[in-house]
Amino acid sequence: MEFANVSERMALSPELAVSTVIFALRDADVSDAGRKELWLPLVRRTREPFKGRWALPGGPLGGTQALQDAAAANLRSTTGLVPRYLEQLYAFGGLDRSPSRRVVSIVYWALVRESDAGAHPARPEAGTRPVTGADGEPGPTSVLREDPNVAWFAAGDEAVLDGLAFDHADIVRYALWRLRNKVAYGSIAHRLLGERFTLAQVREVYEAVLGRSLDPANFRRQLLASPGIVETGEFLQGGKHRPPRLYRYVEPEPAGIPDPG
Amino acid sequence: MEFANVSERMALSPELAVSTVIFALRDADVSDAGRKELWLPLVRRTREPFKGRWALPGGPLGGTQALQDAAAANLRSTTGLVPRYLEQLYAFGGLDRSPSRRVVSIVYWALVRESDAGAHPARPEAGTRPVTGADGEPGPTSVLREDPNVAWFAAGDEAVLDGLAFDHADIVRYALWRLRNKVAYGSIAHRLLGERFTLAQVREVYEAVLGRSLDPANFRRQLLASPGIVETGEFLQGGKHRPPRLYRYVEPEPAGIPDPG
DNA sequence: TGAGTTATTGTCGTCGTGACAATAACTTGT
DNA sequence: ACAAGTTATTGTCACGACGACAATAACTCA
Repeated sequence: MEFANVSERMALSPELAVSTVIFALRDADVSDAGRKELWLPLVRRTREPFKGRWALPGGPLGGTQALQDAAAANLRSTTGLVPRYLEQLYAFGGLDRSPSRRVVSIVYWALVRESDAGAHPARPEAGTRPVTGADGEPGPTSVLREDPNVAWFAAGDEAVLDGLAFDHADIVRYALWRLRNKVAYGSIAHRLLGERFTLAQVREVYEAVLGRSLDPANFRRQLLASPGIVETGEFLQGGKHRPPRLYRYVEPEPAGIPDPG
Repeated sequence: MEFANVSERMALSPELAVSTVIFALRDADVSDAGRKELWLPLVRRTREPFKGRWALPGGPLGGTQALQDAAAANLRSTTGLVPRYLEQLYAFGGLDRSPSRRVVSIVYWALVRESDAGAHPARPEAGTRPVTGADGEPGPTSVLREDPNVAWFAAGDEAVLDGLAFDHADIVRYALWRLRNKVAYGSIAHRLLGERFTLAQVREVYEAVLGRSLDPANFRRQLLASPGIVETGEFLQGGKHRPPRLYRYVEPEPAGIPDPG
C-alpha cells in the first residue's frame, strides 16, 4: 500500500498489530553464578523501519484471530513455546510510534518455563541462538530452532533496551513493572518453574523479579499461608545440603476476578 | 463498505474503535435518599446492529488521533464534560463482538465530577435526558445538551446492563471491577468530587464504589495518613450538625509508576 | 436549654510482617 | 566416624496497620 502524502495516510484507519513480551527465568550471566534473572526473546527486524534492530515478536492482526490467540501464535512461532501465563498488557497507539505508518499495537505479556527456554546463550550482544529442548517433563515436543534472527536477552539490561526498535523499550519496562506488581500479589511465580518446585526456587523467582533478596524464613511462612501451594511428600535429592521439600501448585477456585475477553 | 461473504471480511484487518466507560457519582434513586451511587451515560444506537439499544459512547479511531485523545473526545462530544480521570481499560477483540464486521475496541474508563454530570434523571428506563450545567466552580463552561439519545443510568443496575448492545455489559462490569481495585489502593476518589470536600464525602465515594459501609473513625485515620490530602482552614457550613472540616487534594510526586503511552 | 446528629479523638485486641535467633538435616572433607 | 559447612525449617519478638467500639466535641433544631 502506498500513500501520496501524510494527510492521506493519516485519514485512514490505523493498522492493528499484536506483540508479545515473553519472560523466562535463567541463570544470571557469568560472575555471580547462582542467581536467577529474567530473560526475554527478541527478533531482529529484516525490513525498514529499524532494519537490523531487535524488536518484540509480533505482527499484524489477522481478521480471524482473537487477540490472545494472535499473541500465543506469535509466541509459538518465534520461540516454539507454549505460554504458562498470558495476559494483555496495554494497547499502544501513540502517533509517533513508527516513522512510516500509524500503527496501534495491542501488547501481551507472557511467562514461559525456564527449562522450556533452552540453553543459556553466551553473550546477548552476539545475537546468540536459543537452543530449545531438553524438556525434563512430559508435554508437547519442544521445537528445535536455529533462527539467527531470534535471541534471548537479559530483560533488565538497559543497554539492550535502548537499542530496541520503535517504542519497544518503554513497552518492556512497563511489562516488567506489571510483572513486579503481579508477583507481589498473587501466585504466578510458579509459572516460571516446573511442575514441582522447592520454596527456595520460588523465592529465587521473587528475588529475580523484585530485584532484592528476601528472608527465607518469612518468605516461607508467607507463601505457605497463601492458597494453592501444597506439599508433595517428596524431597529434592542430589543437592549439596539438606534436601528441601518439593511443592506443587493447584489452581484455587476463581475468586470473582473478571477475565475480559 | 460491503463484503461478498464472511471469509472475505475476515481476511481484512479488523476495524479499530475507541469507547469509554464514564462514571459519575449521584444520589441513589428514590427510597434511600442520602446514599450515593455510580452512574454512567449511555448513547442510544441509531443504526444496525443493535439499533435502538443503549451502548457505550465511542466510535471508530481516526488516523490522527492518539488513543486517549479519542476517548476524551467522545467523552466530551456525548456528555460535554472533561474527565477528571482517564485510563485505558482493556482492548476487546473477540471475534463475535459484533454480528456484522469484526471490530477491535480499545476501551477507556473515566471519572467525572458529580456536579458536572447534571440533574438526576427521574427514571433510567425512560431514557431521561441529562441536564448538564449548574457547575458550582470556575472552569470551562458546561455545555447544555438535550440529546434524547444520551441518558444516565445506575452503573450497578443489572437490568440496565443486560439490555446493552454488543458486549458492553461485560465491559461495564469489568470497568466497575477496575474502579473498585483502584479506589482500594490509591487516591482517585476525590476525582468524583469537587475541589474541596469533607472526609465524609470521600467516605461516601468509597461506600458507593465498594458497596459497603465503612467506619468513619478508621476511614478518617487511614485517609489522613495517605499523602495528598491536606486540610484547608475552612469548614463546610450550612449542614444540620457539626460542621466538618474541608480538605483538598494535592498531587504527590509521581512514584515511579510508568505511564504507558 | 436540651435533644439529636455528625465530627473527631482515644483505646484496644488482632494480625501480618520484618529482623533475627535457634535448631534440623544433609554433604563434603579428613 | 567425625567435624565443618551449608541450607532447610521452626521459634520469638517488636512494630505498625487495621477493625471494633467507646468517648468526647460541636453544631442545629425544637
